[in-house]
Amino acid sequence: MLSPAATAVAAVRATAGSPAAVRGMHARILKEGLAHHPPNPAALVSAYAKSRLLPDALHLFDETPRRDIYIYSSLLTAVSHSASPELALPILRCMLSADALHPDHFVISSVASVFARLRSRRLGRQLHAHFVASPYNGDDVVKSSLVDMYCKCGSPDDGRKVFDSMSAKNSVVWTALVSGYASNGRSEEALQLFRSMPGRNLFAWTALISGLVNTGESVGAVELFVEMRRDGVRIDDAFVLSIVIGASADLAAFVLGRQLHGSAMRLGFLSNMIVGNALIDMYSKCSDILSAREVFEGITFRDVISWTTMVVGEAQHGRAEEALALYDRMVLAGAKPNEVTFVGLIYACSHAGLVQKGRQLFESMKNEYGITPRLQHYTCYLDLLSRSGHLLEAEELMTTMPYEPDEATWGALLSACTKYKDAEMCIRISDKLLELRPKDSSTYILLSNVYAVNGKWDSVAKVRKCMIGLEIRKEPGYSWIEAGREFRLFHAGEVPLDVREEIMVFLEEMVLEMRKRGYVPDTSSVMHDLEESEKEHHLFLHSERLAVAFGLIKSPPGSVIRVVKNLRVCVDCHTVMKLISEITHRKIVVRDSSRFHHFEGGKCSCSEFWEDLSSGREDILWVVDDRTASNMQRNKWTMRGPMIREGQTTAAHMTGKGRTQLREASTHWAACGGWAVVSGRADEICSLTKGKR
DNA sequence: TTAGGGTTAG
Repeated sequence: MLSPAATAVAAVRATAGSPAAVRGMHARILKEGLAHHPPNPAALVSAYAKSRLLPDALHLFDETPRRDIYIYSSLLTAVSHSASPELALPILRCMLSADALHPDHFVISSVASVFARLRSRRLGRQLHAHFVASPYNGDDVVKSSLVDMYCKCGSPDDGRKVFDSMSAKNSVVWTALVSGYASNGRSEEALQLFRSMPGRNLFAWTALISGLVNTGESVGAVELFVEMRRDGVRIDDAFVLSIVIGASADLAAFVLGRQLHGSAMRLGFLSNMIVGNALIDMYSKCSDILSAREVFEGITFRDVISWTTMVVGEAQHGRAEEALALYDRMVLAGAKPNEVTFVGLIYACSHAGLVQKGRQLFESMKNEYGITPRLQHYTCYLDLLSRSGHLLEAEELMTTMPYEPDEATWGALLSACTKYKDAEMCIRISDKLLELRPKDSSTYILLSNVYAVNGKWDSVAKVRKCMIGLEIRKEPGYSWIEAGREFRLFHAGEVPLDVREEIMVFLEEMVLEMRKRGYVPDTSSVMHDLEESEKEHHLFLHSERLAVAFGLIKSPPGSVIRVVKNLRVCVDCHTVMKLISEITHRKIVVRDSSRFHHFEGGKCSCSEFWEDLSSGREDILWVVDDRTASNMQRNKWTMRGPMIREGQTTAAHMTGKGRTQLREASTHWAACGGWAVVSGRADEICSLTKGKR
């Protein structure tokens, strides 16, 4: 026979997860006079927390006169899972001083998860020291929470030491360490550990795949997912699906994304809200905004992320009216917008020139919703003002806002000065920015571009010199396209040998046809002091053109061409895409580093509200072979232009003799599937290595 | 009577 208190605890436990049931049970226990009778307070705190009623749990804790280790343990666990893990610190202080209780193994493991959430290695180490000196120092559950804590704080090696000290290791601690290596970018070790793990379950697969996606190894993550399916691992929950759908969004892998949509349907997870949200984002990032919308409309329960994902998607696709109409629906539906929603909304206004609406939203975010604007909001708003020609107002906002402007903020203002041909303001801001000696490499690219547009080649040289001195490198431009089951990656200036003939013939035909329609190359985005014909050649081989040409040659007639590019599209490519869509009667969608461009019948969805100098434009990558490199040294050719990531590829155009040979050699070498690295300063070539792509 | 691992938006 159970005691009345134990009966009450069992009843309380049974209510967990249902707010009404917990409250009812609390009332009943109060009536029976058992409210302060241990272990009821601890059980109620747990039940409240499991019903997502942390304030009620905290209130109950405050009301409880005699607090034992159980109620502390329950509350600390609740807080460690909540949105505010930092609340654990005062509770812990109270436990140690006011109630003079010693933390037991339950408390230590909960506190370890709090420090993991807070990413505080310093506090975590203190806790670890305390644990070692405590009577519980052999407890494996505490050890597994310490492994996780070290991994989340960026020290998987420390986690490994604790892991190795364990006598018996269960799947929880294996998973924690696999996840730790993977999410700290140590994929080799993660895989090795995973392969040696006994009894790999869905949790471990999910942890590994998630870690890889979070460190940018989406391709590897997808491969593992395929292996997992082949191994026949049962998918009992939606975690892994939403992660892999997210990976296909990152990769803009449309075919894969659609297959995953099918898998989600077959496995019965289509009604899962998180899977639905991931699908909306995937379709949007794969350039198919209409399918994104279809998934959105089919979702039964929508949270703020569902609404925001859709708003942001519409905004990035240049569909400002749809984004704003969604916002109205969202408010009517009673969903509360957050700071991300407003980023999307102001962005939408900015790219449609809706100054009044944007101003109103910026104010309502602060006044109606009490959201303090972040730098990102100021940048979006400033972008809106400056794009629409309110340059002085934008400059004033920049000086009065409570943040230091970053590269994106300067970029927004400088692009607008360029657009409105306010050279004086442009140079004034640039000179000021150069004086500040920015740390971010992209700021130097921005400055260089601005000076180049204004023909100030001496300042361009000065910026380039700064960059070389600081070993700042520019990211190389590339584009990719999905062709059947494979991806095809194109670098600027490099035409793969197997399709070279077809692509070159196609592009030359296009140029002839475009010229008939009045096309004149706009070389303003080639940021080097080159001859005009040389600049045109740079443009001709920009990576998105190669990718689009490849797509048009290889895809079935009438299908949509979807290309992804890592940098921004340049002015001339933008014009060319419009013309190609008109000439070939095909839809072309280009996702660049900031937004989507839908080209159809000679027009683009962005309505020309897109220009931005900040991300840097594409440059031709010069890759050279051994013979050319020694020629370069012998003839003392000098290199100019931006340099690419250290130790990988040095891109530049050449001056002096032999440019043509160099171009031939580089194209040849690239076509063989290799890459070459030239390392050295701008004025001297030091060494060369080469490798396979 | 209280503890440890994996999801979606900028």
